[in-house]
Amino acid sequence: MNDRLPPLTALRAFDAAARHMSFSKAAAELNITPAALSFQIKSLEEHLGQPVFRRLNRAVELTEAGRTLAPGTADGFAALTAAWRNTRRLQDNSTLTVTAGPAFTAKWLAPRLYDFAQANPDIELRLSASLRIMDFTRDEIDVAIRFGYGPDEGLFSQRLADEWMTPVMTPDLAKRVKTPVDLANVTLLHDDSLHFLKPACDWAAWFKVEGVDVDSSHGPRFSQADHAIDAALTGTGVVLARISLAHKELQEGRLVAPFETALTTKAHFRFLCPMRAEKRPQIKAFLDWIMAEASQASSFEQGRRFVSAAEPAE
Amino acid sequence: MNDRLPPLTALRAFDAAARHMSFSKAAAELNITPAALSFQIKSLEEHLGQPVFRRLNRAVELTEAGRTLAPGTADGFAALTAAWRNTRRLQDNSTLTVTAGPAFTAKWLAPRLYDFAQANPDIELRLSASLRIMDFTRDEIDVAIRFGYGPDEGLFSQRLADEWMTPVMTPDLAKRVKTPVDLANVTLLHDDSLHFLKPACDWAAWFKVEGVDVDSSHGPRFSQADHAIDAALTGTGVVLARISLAHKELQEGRLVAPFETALTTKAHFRFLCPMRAEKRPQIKAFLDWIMAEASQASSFEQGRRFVSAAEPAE
DNA sequence: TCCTTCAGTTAAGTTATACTTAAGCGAAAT
DNA sequence: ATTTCGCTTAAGTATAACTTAACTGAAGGA
Repeated sequence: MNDRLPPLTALRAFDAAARHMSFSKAAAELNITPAALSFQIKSLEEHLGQPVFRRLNRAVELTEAGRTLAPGTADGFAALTAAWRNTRRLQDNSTLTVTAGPAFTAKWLAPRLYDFAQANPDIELRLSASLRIMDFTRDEIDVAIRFGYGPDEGLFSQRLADEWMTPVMTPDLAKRVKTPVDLANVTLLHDDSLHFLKPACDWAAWFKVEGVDVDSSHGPRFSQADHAIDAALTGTGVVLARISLAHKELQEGRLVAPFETALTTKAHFRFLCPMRAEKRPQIKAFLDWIMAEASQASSFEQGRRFVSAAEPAE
Repeated sequence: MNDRLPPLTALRAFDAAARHMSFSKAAAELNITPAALSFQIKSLEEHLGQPVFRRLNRAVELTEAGRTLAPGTADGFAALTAAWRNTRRLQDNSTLTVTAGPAFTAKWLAPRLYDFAQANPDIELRLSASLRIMDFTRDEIDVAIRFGYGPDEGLFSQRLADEWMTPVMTPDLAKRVKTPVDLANVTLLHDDSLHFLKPACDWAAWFKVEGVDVDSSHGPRFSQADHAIDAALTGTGVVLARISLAHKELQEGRLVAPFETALTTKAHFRFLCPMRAEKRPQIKAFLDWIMAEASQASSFEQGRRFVSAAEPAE
């Protein structure tokens, strides 16, 4: 049996027709006339030896053969299109698409974006806030910032910053909170976005390393870290905040971190991009910039007592 | 940016050239002259705006853009080719490719194949013995016989037979084995291929439901069920055999199953094929035949005492 | 009922793509 | 020094892809 592919244009015509379930719409998509498309389908059916569409009065429907073929052509052309777009994007040195988690985007990237735009006026930065793991070969993403453990196989990976956590609140609220025990009398805000960390880095862990016995089970819970910090900004309560996300607010005095004790995490932020892409000019510029910003952000480490959360007893 | 695909023939030429890393070999594969292929690559590079190959003295190597594009085109054309072959195979009513586990192939299918060939002389049956889960959309498989639990989503699934197990041995050996306790004095053959079953259906489970205390830890272990039965056929020892696999040997008297107690399993054999494919003539013929064979195979159920293995204590 | 519209087909003719042949080129192999 | 190898280029050809225009058969509306 001759298993070589039929004319590719015929396959593409079939793919479009199967997606639209309409010859004329498919023809419009491909910028050809319905007549041409009709010929392509006919040619495909001759190569196959049987029809792929059943022609009805005012519509078409797939035959068994068509139903078998359609998912494969859809996959195939999707892969080709994705690869082509990604390759074309290589030479586009004017835009840079970065994906990061929603919290990091809101509390770290967004406040610093103006600086980057000033320093690189020729690069148009696009942010894609999502926790979804991106596939550089399929999605139109140049750079990903991810928080967690790694390793990142097959990717260029650069560690940006370790993360640590400490109680954070408005200066007003801080007047009433001088010792860890005082936290029992204020609202505790819970950031649930780090539940995947081991050991757990939550209020219970912090109180434990402080050696005080405070019930930490009450208070509102936030699935996104930035929302917890936003709540703290209103003076609602105290949040055990990730330093990277609270950094700007601390620097500008809207929040304070009065306690010496900080909980270290084993996770860290990493800069990820496809292998060798780190040399592309706009990616290099972004990496250099973000590394510089990240190293500056260590100013609040002074005077802290860093403790790692205890491993949970088995 | 114009993200529409370049001429597909150019993409295909690139794909072949990237796979072979040679223009002339790629041209040979596509049955065109090297000159034509050279033009296709050139055309692709014009559409892309940059070269995909770096021309060296007597060789070519991929540029960064080429390295980005190549995996995608390989995937894409592989998907198209697989879909096309599978669709072509639909109209081939002369062959039928069946995959089943090695044991079922050897001890169930193979001994019955002659019957099927007699009844369906126009169908050429191909067997592919493998435990790998087959993907009907990628592999050239029409029908799969699988042992386990299901469910089988998105597939046509027909339950063929429940499986049960009982001690099986040569008639000679059976003279020395009259009661379960006698099994302590013969070699126990262990079939490890069912370790995924819950509850476990091994010698320990069988002795437990028999209420006797025999050490079942000794004796040779086999990773494939048919090898354990082959060992029993030589008179080496006694195997706790799956009835479907031992059926032919029991029927023809080469093995006997003297004990009343049989261990039921919750798993069963299923016939699997793509949705709607069960109506294709040769698949229908095979399904009808195998269903008839499977229902005949219940002859050894008479006089058995069926017990399910106890759930393990938590 | 008749006319219109809609979706796809068919025929004839045109354009543009894909391909071949033949000659050329530079570097490596002999 | 000469040949060989792998790719390129130029010129010309075949054919695949496409368009325009006329056609079909059924559904929908007045």
